[in-house]
Amino acid sequence: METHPKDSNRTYSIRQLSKEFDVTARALRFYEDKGLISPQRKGQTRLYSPRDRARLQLILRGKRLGFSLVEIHEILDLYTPKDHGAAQMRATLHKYRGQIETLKRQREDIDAAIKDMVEGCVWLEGQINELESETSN
Amino acid sequence: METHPKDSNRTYSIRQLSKEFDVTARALRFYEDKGLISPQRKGQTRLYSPRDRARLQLILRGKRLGFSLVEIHEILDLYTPKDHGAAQMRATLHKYRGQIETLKRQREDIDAAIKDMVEGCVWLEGQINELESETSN
DNA sequence: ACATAACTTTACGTTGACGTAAATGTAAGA
DNA sequence: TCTTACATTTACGTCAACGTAAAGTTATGT
Repeated sequence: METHPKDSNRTYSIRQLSKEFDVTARALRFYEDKGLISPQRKGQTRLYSPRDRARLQLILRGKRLGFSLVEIHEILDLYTPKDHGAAQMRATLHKYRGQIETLKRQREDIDAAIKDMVEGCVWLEGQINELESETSN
Repeated sequence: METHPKDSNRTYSIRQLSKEFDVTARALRFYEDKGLISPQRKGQTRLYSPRDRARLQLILRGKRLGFSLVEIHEILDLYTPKDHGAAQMRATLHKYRGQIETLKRQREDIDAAIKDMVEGCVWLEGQINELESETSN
């Protein structure tokens, strides 16, 4: 067993990743161009590690949440542990907290939107029931 | 009292709205161009009603959640009550439910992101405390 | 050996969401 | 009446996030 099932050393081709997450290879190269991801090279071709794969997941989650690639880049920076002085670490901590606040505000927006939609849904169901009871009279 | 405090007949100028919500007048005209909002006119100039204001709030919430203007347009359609047959109403109901599902998925993303950030935060705080206890030795 | 498939880079094209400049209109105050 | 402030339309500019076409390289099967 050269490469056993759950090997953290396995790699993915650009097509594998693009198919798995339903993004184009062009997009993956674009993200690399923007410094969001940096796969190894075997010659010219890209080899994505499981860590690269995880980063891609974070990128796509950021996109689903409406963040720009620049914002996603900053968020990814928070995931990649730097090892510097206490001052820098405090600054990073500040960014973490800011990000958490941003996300919490976003969740309030979502909860409000869900509430609206559920209410509209209930109202519509009522209307439909009215129509049905009319026809049955 | 011609126009008492909480008059639902009051109007807003384009500047008032743009200042209140911190968007440019250009953006408001653009949204109008895309059919997202349709203020009355007094001659040439736009007069926004409280309902227009509410629509704008919905637009901006949609933007914060990362929806495109086209998507926001569809969402706004759900808010504006149409009065047609049961078949159409069922179709609308279906859209409501789809939108709710979309929003719920988005909330899962947010919750996951918040969890990540909080964990990173806690870890960082630990690191900082370590550094501090070292210097106090 | 040769086609085929999958990879690469380079570079120009496209779409969405506005920004910005130009030319013009209108209402209020000095 | 003249200026100042805010409004309008028209039209071209811009930036992000890729799409797409062209031209070439590498691995793999027959």
